[in-house]
Amino acid sequence: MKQKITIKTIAKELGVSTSTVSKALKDSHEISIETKERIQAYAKHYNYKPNSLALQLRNQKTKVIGVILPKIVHHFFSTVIKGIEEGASEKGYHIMVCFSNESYKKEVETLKVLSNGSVDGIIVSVANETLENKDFDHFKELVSEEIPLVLFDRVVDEIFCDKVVVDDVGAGYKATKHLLDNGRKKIALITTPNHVNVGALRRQGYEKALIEKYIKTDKNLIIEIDEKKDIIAQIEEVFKQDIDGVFGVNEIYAAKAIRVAKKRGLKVPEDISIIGFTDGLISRYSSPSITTVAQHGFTMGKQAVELLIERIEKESETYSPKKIVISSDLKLRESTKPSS
Amino acid sequence: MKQKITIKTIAKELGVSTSTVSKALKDSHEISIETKERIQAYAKHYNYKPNSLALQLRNQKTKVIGVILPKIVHHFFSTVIKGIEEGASEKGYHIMVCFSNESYKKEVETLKVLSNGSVDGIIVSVANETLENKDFDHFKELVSEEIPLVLFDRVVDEIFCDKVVVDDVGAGYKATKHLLDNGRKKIALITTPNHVNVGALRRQGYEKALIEKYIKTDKNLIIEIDEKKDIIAQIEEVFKQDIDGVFGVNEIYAAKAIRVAKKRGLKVPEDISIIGFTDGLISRYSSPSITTVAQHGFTMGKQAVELLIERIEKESETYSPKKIVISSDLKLRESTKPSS
DNA sequence: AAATATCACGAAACCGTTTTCGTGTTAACA
DNA sequence: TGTTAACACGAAAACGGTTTCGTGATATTT
Repeated sequence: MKQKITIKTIAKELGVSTSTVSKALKDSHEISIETKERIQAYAKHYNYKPNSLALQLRNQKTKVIGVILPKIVHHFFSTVIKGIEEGASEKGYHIMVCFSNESYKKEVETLKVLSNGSVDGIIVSVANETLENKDFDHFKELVSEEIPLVLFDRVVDEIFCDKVVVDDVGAGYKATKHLLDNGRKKIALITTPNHVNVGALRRQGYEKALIEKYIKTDKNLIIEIDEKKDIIAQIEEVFKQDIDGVFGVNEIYAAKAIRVAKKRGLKVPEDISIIGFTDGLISRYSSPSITTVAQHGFTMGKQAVELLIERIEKESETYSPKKIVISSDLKLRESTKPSS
Repeated sequence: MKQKITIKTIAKELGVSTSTVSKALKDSHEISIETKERIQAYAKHYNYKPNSLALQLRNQKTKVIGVILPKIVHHFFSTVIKGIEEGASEKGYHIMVCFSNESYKKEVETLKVLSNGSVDGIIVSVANETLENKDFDHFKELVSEEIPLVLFDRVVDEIFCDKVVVDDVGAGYKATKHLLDNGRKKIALITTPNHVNVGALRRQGYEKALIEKYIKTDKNLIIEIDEKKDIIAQIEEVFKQDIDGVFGVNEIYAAKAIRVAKKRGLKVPEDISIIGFTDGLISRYSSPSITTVAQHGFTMGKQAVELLIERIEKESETYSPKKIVISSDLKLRESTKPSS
């Protein structure tokens, strides 16, 4: 790379000191107008840009926010990123995006790298593997170093930091209640293994809605998908029973359920109502389009980053972590309707 | 933030100089074993991490790559990011992701910020507005500063830098030819306005395939979607003609075309074959699933970052830019089949 | 004429690290 | 005993800025 023009270069060329140059570029009153003009003209002509590393080092802040996501090729997370970026951008921050790929090890490493001074704060959605392990020491260390941290979506209660979550119980409840209100009785739940928090919470909502209607939850109607095996095959299993409603805890499960239903000659939504989670493109473009619980990823991202920046910039007196709960809405589409 | 432990702190506490600490932590032979052990133990105990800003300033390199994308909530671009991140990660780099939101102004600003020393190189996919304006001075300035730059997907020939592109003409050709091979005769093209490079190129491929079969291109079969208006309505227009094939230059257009076809009582793929572009989730999960041209975003991202890092690390002798063309494949699904 | 204020600028410290080049001490050698 | 080598460490410069605190030269006030 061509060597950059620095304040030193300018000082030398113009026969003044670096302090003078620095002040002149900031239009300080300490410097005479003529000198300022000379220096500013020179700087402009050679397209001088202050080296941001030097500034960051001196100011002890980088105006960069680290973000660690479990994955990126995913509608919800990319929406969150957009929210984070927009919120950051508005406050003059930039974001450094990293991925854990759902791996505990990579999460630990990335956290270590980001906590060495290159960012002012960190936003994380915890990797599945970490949630399984229940090993959160890397986060606790971060907290003890007092590096501002915000967890979102996949959060861990025992970590002392700000959090942004969706009301997963409420959302699961809403989804299930919608099916019940449709007059559906035998509602299957296609969910994740229980260690995935959000899956467990949505399931609670499902059960809550059923209990309200005095329906006993039937274990045979609940399947925990093992993503390592064939998903369709697992879904087919539950369809062997005489179900009239399906609640999939993400849009992929819902979309696959529609496939299975069709294959078995069931009409969606006439014979069976199917509802998903995560209002992404799949839900919008599959046919029938899928009624879902919209997760408001954008809002979550934005809230998370605002929380973080507040924490970064408020030379905090005593600080007590906040938890923001984003409520989710039902997005009605074609895959659900009252049973006839 | 709690103030961090630095080499200075250690030096003071242990009554040695900073140079000694630095060397001890690097296990230098210049330092006696006892001293090294004392220092290392202390550092470990207090969880010392070298400040990366200081390192970056000293080494004049950041090991960070800037990435500017037009948008993120988009399967193709998120796939590219994944490729970039993976490639970067393998070589010990991190990525700083920014978005232009298709805006010329934001692209210029972001480029300025990234070129102030905070990244070692930059990867960009040019914003649509910039392509319309045809104003590329900001890139040229970057090139003249000799900051390593790689353009991908939406590239501009006149900028002297490495590039990674898909073979859009070839891809358009393949898609159209597939429809022709299906026995389709009246093939509509749903595309973008011509200033969007990729749209124009795919259209060339479309025309090329037709010409080969001695079919005259019919302007009435080609619609340039104005995204500001109702897309469905525009697509319906072309369906008023008696078409039996549709080539949509992205998966959304293809998915919407399927909707329109169904609404008009056409069966897909029996009555009409529909093919899309960008092999995303929509194509996979819509029903019928959509035959598409797979764009290999992951590969593009990875190639782009590898090119960039090569350029960054090779203290370049004379450098001549490379252009990598990624060929795309057809992904056959349900939305196309030979006409009966 | 002496005291003081203003102006315009420079020296030096600082942010956290690395690295070159001493330098004082001890041990080995002639 | 004097010379040299090895050892263990420190001083200082460098990366590129900002900022505090002088300071010498005028200009103004008493």
